[in-house]
Amino acid sequence: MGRGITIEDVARAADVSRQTVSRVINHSPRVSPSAKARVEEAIATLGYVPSLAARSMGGGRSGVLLAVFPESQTGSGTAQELGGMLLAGSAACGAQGYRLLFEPLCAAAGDPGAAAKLAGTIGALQPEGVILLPPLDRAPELRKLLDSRGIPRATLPGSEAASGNAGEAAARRLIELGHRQIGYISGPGDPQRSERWLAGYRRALAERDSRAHRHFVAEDQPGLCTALDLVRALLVPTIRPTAIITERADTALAVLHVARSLKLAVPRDLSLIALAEDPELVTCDPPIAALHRPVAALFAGACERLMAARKTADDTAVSAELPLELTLELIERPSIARAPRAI
Amino acid sequence: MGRGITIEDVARAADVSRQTVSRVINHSPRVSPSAKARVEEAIATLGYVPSLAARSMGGGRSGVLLAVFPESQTGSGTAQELGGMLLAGSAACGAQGYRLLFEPLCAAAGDPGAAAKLAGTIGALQPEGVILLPPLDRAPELRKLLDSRGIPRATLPGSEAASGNAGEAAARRLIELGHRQIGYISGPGDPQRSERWLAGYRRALAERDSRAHRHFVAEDQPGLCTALDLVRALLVPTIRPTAIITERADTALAVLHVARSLKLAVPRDLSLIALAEDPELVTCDPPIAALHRPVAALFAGACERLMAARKTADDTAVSAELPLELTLELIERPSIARAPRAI
DNA sequence: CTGAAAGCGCTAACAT
DNA sequence: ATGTTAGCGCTTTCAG
Repeated sequence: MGRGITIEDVARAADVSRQTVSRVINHSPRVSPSAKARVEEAIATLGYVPSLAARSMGGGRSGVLLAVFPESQTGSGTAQELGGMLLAGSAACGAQGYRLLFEPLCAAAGDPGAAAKLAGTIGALQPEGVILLPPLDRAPELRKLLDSRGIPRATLPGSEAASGNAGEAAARRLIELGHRQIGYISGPGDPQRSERWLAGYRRALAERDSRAHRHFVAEDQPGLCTALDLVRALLVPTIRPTAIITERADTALAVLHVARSLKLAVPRDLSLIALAEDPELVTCDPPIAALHRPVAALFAGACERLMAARKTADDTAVSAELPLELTLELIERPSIARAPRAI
Repeated sequence: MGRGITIEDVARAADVSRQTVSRVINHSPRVSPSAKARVEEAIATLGYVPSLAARSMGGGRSGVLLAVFPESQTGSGTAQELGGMLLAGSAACGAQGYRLLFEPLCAAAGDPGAAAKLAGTIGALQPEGVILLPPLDRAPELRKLLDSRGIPRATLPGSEAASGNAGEAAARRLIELGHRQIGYISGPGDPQRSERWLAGYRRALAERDSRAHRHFVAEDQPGLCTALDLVRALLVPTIRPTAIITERADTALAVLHVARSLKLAVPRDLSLIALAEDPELVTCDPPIAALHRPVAALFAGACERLMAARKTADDTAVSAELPLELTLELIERPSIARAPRAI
């Protein structure tokens, strides 16, 4: 295997010209069935794979999607989300013969050289589409740059809108079930997001009951261990919350354990809902409800929209805001129930 | 900005030939200082970035590193590790002007078309180096393929050797501190790795005390909640472990809480060590010791070795097995201490 | 429906 | 130390 096999080899094997081969691999309709069949067989037997470099140089499509993410974000939750997107996105792209490349971009709020760096990257890569991961999707400079270059761009649906406020959604649901004393336990992770969700929770509560439940709220993102102490302190007194919202799945799991050790039955005495989904939430007893933002799936969806955009006309603006249900799903499980009549 | 600016533009602006520009951007020593300066300025003002496609087609280096990972691996821990590697690897590569691309490969033990698919990918991408992520590093076919193509490859140090057995290392350390009753709580995640670590723990114990502590071991990867019930059952009886190893960081955190609620002081009455590192382990009280395999850092290191390999001679075999201390580090923290004299 | 020609941006190999 | 020549593998013209 000297230097990889080229379109020329395939052409020779199928006894056609390079163009015909090119047409076949690009699914052009103007190819005779017989020629097409011969070419496809030659491709299969030779194990031919078109060179991305040559393809993108010839002016054709590069077959590459670019996802840019803020580089500074070293939060522990971030790595997991990134990994999830990588997994889901690669699968989606691979299915259509595309490649997905993740590139960090300086996260600074303003954009000193961020736009310039992006320009360099797209110059070097010629991606067919770019996904701006939050909070990069809020940078107008980057969006403008992409638009001016005619490169389709996408963002995670609902990332800007308040629609993505899990704290608010969870609180609303619990209020709907008659709960008035609702605890909220944040967790270490993205502080900004935590802040937004907490604000959403407060908003939902304020609509029904002006009294802020400040004693039921963990303000400063406690660690798991601290959070548990806090929950214990919350649950022991006679006046205690009838429901608890936790940002992290593991916190919810641990709260369940604490409740059990205090002889509080879930959901009879205490409803529990997590703001992140996790397989473990299903296997515990009782399974815990979760409010899930399926980032990975949304990301894969963004990839698919981008790939589709190329096939259709050159719509450089791919945004398609999805409805709330799709971008934030409430997974009902036995851990939540109507509030008890009296405490 | 019509079609991106090319080497030609730079050459014209600097009043030299394309070749000279090429030499400058490739750090060839045979360029006069004055020409070099002019070219560099032109590059800066024009914002020129060489096209990867053209570069890799011209026969030069593609500036791309490829990391292949098993696609099926949907474990929750995996996404986090992948994300960490992506973060660390991208940073390392970006610093040297390289790009890093992650590609999934069918994970099946044998390799039906895996090798073929890899061949296709390297044909399309012409990567300058490939990193085989476990368990792909064990596939001889893939290694052979890369070697025959003369593409430098790397794997995560210590992934094959027993050196990476965190369970064994933790157990040894605790035994060294005089502990004989040691509990082990596995957690959901990679079942194979869990199995290996558990075996290592048993091995270490067997060397000192033939009695298998089967009652102190969680065999079947319990969820966090189940694990806590188990720990409680473990710690209440008079005959109880004086030390506990947990695979996951959050489990350790929760165990700490359980111990506290049982009035057991850590580390006086119970030593605690986690087999995964996490920022929270530092902030809790007392901080919990951890046995950490710095995958992300190791991955970044692999990237760097690959990039260096190109600069040096064409050593296609980049393996450099690192010493144990580097690939598996014991982070001592107050949660472990000598075993109490008598229970 | 198919083929021939030209060129994408860059780098090796020779020249000079 | 620098310029010139010839492709790399593919796709887009434009002719048959």
